[in-house]
Amino acid sequence: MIPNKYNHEQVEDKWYAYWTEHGYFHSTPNEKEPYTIVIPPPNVTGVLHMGHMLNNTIQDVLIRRARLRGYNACWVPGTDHASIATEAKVVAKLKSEGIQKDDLTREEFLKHAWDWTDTHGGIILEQLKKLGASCDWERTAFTMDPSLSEAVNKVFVDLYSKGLIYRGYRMVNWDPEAKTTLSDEEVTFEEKQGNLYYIKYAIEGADEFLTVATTRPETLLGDTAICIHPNDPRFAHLKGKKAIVPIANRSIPIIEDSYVDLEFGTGCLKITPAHDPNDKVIGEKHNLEVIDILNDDASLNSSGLHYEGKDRFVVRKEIAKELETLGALTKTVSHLHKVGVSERTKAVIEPKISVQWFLKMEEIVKPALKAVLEDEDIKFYPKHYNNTYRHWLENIRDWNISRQLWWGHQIPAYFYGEGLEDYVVAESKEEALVKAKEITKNNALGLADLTQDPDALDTWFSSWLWPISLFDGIKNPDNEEFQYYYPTNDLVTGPDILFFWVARMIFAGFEFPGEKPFSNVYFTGLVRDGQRRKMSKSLGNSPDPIELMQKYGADGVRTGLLLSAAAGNDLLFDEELCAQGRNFSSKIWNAFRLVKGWEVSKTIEQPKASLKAVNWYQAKFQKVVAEVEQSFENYRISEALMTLYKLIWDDFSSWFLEMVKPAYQQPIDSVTYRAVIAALEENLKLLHPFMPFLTEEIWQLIETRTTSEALVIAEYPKQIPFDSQLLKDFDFAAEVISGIRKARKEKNIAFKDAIELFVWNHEQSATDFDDVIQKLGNTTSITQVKESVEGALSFRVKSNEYFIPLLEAIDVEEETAKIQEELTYTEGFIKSVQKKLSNERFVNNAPEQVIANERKKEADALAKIATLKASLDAL
RNA sequence: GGGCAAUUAGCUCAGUUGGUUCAGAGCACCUCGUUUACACCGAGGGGGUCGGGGGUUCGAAUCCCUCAUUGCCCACCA
Repeated sequence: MIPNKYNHEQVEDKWYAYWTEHGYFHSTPNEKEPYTIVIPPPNVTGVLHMGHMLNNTIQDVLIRRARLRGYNACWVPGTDHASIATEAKVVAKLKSEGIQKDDLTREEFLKHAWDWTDTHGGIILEQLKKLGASCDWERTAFTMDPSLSEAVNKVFVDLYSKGLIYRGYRMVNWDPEAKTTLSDEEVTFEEKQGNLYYIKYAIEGADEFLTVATTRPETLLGDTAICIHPNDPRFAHLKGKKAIVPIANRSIPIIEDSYVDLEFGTGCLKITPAHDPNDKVIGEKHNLEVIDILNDDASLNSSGLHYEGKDRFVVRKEIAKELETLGALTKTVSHLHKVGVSERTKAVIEPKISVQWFLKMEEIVKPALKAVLEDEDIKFYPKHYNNTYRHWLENIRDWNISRQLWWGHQIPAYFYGEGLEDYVVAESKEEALVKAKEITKNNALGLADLTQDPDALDTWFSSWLWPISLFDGIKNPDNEEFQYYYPTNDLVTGPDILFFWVARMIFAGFEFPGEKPFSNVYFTGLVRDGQRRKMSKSLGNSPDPIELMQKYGADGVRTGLLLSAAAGNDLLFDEELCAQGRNFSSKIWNAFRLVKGWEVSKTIEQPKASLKAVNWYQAKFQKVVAEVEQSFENYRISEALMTLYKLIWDDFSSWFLEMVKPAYQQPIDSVTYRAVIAALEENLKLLHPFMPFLTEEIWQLIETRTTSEALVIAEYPKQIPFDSQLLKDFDFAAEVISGIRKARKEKNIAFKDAIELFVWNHEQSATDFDDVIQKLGNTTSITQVKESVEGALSFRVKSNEYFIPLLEAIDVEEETAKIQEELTYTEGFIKSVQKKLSNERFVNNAPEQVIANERKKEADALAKIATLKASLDAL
């Protein structure tokens, strides 16, 4: 009735449905202590990849363990609207249908976007269910849900009224592909091979030239000065003169600024305030004209003269050619430099001056710095991310929060006039009208006179509120849920969004509720392939998580991922790991089948070996409970799993079950049986957070459970003290058993052939486990002796000697050689110990304990040497 | 250019304040095995001068210096 093979496919779906049906994942505030995790919301239209698998497996392990340990566990799932990424997808989709975004009104476009979201959204959450994620699905949220959107508005208005949000004419990062600005964090730098072009500018009124070096010759059309260093003797005679921009034939001043690096290029610099952040600074300092030569799509505008309408990179080539024709290009040198590109679209970023919304960072950062670095109120795992965090916070610049996108939260600023400053900021248009009337003192003003700022907010301006707004903590901070669940406990995420998200959530936590959003942050590593390459769609090196789970079971994949995933370390994914996870599932399944197959007898007495085995396993189990506890405290999840893997595979299956296993077709006594079942159940509880499906299946098969019972909500094993001497005695016995097995193997003695065993117990070691030795070594007897047994095979554990008499004559030479080898090794060992002990400085300086240990080693070794010598003599 | 991390068995990694069981684990590998849970298995076994060099110490994988390699983060030299 119990199948020979574990069928994960049926089992997993069955139990997931059962769990959700009975509401085991649902949490509401109660008298218990809460344990809360908020999911890092994946992009609403995203699909599950291996990174999500790792990340969510870890979260599920933490939340399931907390649930078992009696906390009110709440894992809130949800998705992020991912402004720029989703808008790009929708734009691309429309384009494929022959529709241009520009041809649509905002409303029309948003309808398409919502359709897209409704069709593709939430797939990823369904996939997470396959993984076993025990989220409270009744709480599923979306960053553009009405309540969360209202929170965004409220926060914007609040920060604006505090003077922390301002609108400014600044140089920002422009993505010409997405046609929006980006924050500094959304720009990544790529090393690219470019050219350094040396261009001659004629000096006005002199038969002379000045040469500048530039990587971007096309920007010369926007040049408004040439800059030299005030102390540069090479150019001293040009001070106050003017230069002529080639092609444009404009006359521009030669200015002096110590910003110029005398060593680099030609030692003088062309200044294009509209297209370079440094140039802008210099331009402002020297009051230079700003000539913007680019359109929003990075083609040249009318200032680009005959290049108007052409793309910047096309113009770069063509202008170089024209300069060459004009004799103005003196040379072109290949030049390796870093180019800023859009994280999303990969388009080369254009520095652009425009009016944008910014959030002041200077003050907001302070409590966040303190909480992590001084108070350790928030802890990072691994800890070294503290450094990265500090560095970023200490050098932070104001956050550009406006995006020229439609998909997202529209900025709650309303214009009532044409002027740059003719606006009010309010949570609704109605409130805006009230404010606008106050300011303008114009009571005739109506809603129709107000125009909302068309820009949307940076995605992260909503997700930074996630742990707060999920519980309605912005609008209604005194509500029961927020008071109960906030601050959350653990955050599990990748280090790639440390700045984007983690740090900003901390800012928001201290700025709004005035309390940290979470206590611990666990940074996972990146999932890479066997060649250390990032897993990516374009490389095609990422396995399909759903297929993997079909093949190895969700439990198998979870185990495989976790076995080699230390916090912060990249994970080199290998399908072999999942196979190992699946093998582990099978192993447990088979152990269960063995136990379940036993016939139980109430009449037979418990064998001594079984009693000993039960006591030993209980002690071993308790030791592991303590170890696992320790591992979790340090967020060493991989280590915790490995500890359990060894407990169940080696200690439980290979040792314990073998010790208590009844003879073929014999029943087992009921006392032992009950102990084995209890041990199995306790094992399942420890393992459940890692392998939820398999453990629930077995737990439910052990006996009929009521519907109010399930392993998912069982009670986790408590830590109780254990007898460590018992564990030591067992280890000794295990060594003896290994010795017997080794001897059997060397002499080709089959296990079914019983042997006799004699022991010369020099160690005075405990004989408690003799029954176990007899059973697992298949010995007819164990007899204590006070001399060597002649003509017997021998082996030693510590200084104890064990003899196995053979029917045939033993090979004296072989035995002698074996013992001689052990003797040589032990003598070498004792030499080093004695050398240490005869060193006066060691004896004088080392702590007593260390010296005592060395003396113990010496004594043990001497005893062993005596034994070995006696054996040699006997031979 | 600055900072951080890593370098230990074929592979992936532990090794917490320098000293017991400090040279470990899992996987892989080798040998044997169709014993009545499991070959997705069992039993047994081999394998590392702890990246190089120097130093501190009675004692260093562990602390210090230095070099090398790799990865990550930050930085507007045209």
